Amino acid sequence: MADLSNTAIADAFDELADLYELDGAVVHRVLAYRTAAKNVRNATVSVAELTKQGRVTSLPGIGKTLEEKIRAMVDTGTIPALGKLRDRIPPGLAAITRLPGVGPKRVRTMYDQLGIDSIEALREAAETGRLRDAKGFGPKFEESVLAALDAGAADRPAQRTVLPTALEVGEQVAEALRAHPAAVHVEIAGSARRLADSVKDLDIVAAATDPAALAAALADVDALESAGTAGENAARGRAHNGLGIDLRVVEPDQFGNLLQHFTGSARHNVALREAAVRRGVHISEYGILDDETGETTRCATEEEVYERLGMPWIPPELREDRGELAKGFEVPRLVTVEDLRGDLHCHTTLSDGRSTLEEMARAAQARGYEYLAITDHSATHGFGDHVTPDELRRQIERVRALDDEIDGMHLLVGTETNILPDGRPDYDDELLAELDWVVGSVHTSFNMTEKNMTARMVAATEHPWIDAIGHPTGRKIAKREPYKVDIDALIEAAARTGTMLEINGAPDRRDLDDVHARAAAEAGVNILIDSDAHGAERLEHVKWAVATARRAWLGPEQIANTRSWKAFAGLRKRAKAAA
DNA sequence: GCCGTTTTCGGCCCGACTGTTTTCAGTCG
Repeated sequence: MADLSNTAIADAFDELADLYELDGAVVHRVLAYRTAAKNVRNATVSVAELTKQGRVTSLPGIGKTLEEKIRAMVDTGTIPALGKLRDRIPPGLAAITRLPGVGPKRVRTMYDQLGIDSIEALREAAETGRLRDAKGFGPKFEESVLAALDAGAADRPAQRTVLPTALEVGEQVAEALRAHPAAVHVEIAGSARRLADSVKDLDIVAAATDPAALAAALADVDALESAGTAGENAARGRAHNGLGIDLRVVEPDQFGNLLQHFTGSARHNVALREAAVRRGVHISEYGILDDETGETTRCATEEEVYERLGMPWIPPELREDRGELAKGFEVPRLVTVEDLRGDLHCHTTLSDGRSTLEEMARAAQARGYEYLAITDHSATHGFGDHVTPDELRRQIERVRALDDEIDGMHLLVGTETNILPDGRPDYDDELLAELDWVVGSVHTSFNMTEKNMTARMVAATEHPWIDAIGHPTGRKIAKREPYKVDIDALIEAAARTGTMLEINGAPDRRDLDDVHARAAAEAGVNILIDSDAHGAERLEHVKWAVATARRAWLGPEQIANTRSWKAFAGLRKRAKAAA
């Protein structure tokens, strides 16, 4: 089993990149560390294990030097160069680079010439007018630093907006712009189009017969708190919830270039442009420049952009430079909402849901599902939403009775049992055995050590009646970090015990995330896509889990609940035990 | 620091904006 996580190695490389950058290393060396960190973080196998086997240089971006550094981490737990750099670079410098308009070069200059080594020292220097004494710095820079500090840019990380909120705002804006007479195409781009977990701001791109007129029209969109033009064919606005919006408009014959460019990701675009250079062309948001002829080709569609490079059109969800630009890449068949034949995690008014058992069942039937598992919270849940063993026994009767009434759909009686700190579920095995389906989730004692949390969750996978682990890392997007658990060990245990791992569709969970879901599926774990609906109308939240699954490159065959009821039923531990 | 349908050495993505420059470096997306 892996004793050193990919995350730990990636974190070390990212820190090395930051420190080398502040140390004035050539940018490409810094970039090499950042690339390596990303590739390690996204690797679907244990990088420590690869290193022990002497195969780690097969990972892109890992050469001899980085292999040595990983080996040092595996053997001694630390990298010597990291210690030396930490001694030489004051810890406060990295924080200063997070101010807008202040990067590593300027931080280095301020440190060397003025001895500024912290946010506090920077404020003092700016307020006393000393900052402009450094070479290449003037009063404007001093002003912008003070403005950034006063705006609190140093205190809080940039606010992120969860995907559904961003898309809702984006659709309103796009709809309004589409109604403009000059509009030809209006599309949401950026991380929202890639269906990422959250977005920093919203990119909208458009094609128009009169680009300047459409850009100016952003100011008239009701859904916005404020907006104004930003350059000739661009505009910038802010939604009422604070979400920033950038609009770019071009002529229709360049729309493909613009959409491709602003869909990103940044890493995908970098890799794409590198691949383009190898083919003798240069890509930008304006077109494709051919070295030979010196001519620029404009593309009206994204398909043309990729085709010009000899590549298939790549679904936006895959544009993260995780292998989609590799030679011989073929677009995988990605799972869709329509592939799902059942939902295995939802709540009713028995615990904290807002819809009744019958309402949930009818809504699932209306979605065309073959099966629905009712999984209310369990005996120790708290908030007055717990379900005692006796209540669960009565629920078994109610669900069975309703199942008899409903045609064409299997209604399963289940539970979302709390995984107690020692790894046991909070109902007796005897009662769990009477159910059709059991999800085990962690809802308490988040602050355990990684060792204990991992032992807790591995024990849950080993339980004979726990069929699946719900929201396996406990993260809340933009709100709460995942609890500390060795995800590789959990995946290994799930694969070994035949326990399914869930991609939870609650918009602020999407847990497992894309990287872990891909790793789990590649390890042979059956992945579940669930809504965790707390109301009938929220069964549609599976779409957010589907988005994550697609970002994980998953096809229908890797998702357990795309199977017919008969095939799915046989994947449950209780079916295997009975066989 | 990595890497090879230009290369084992010399490259390594593109363009806009800003402020400080008088030709460009740094930052950002």
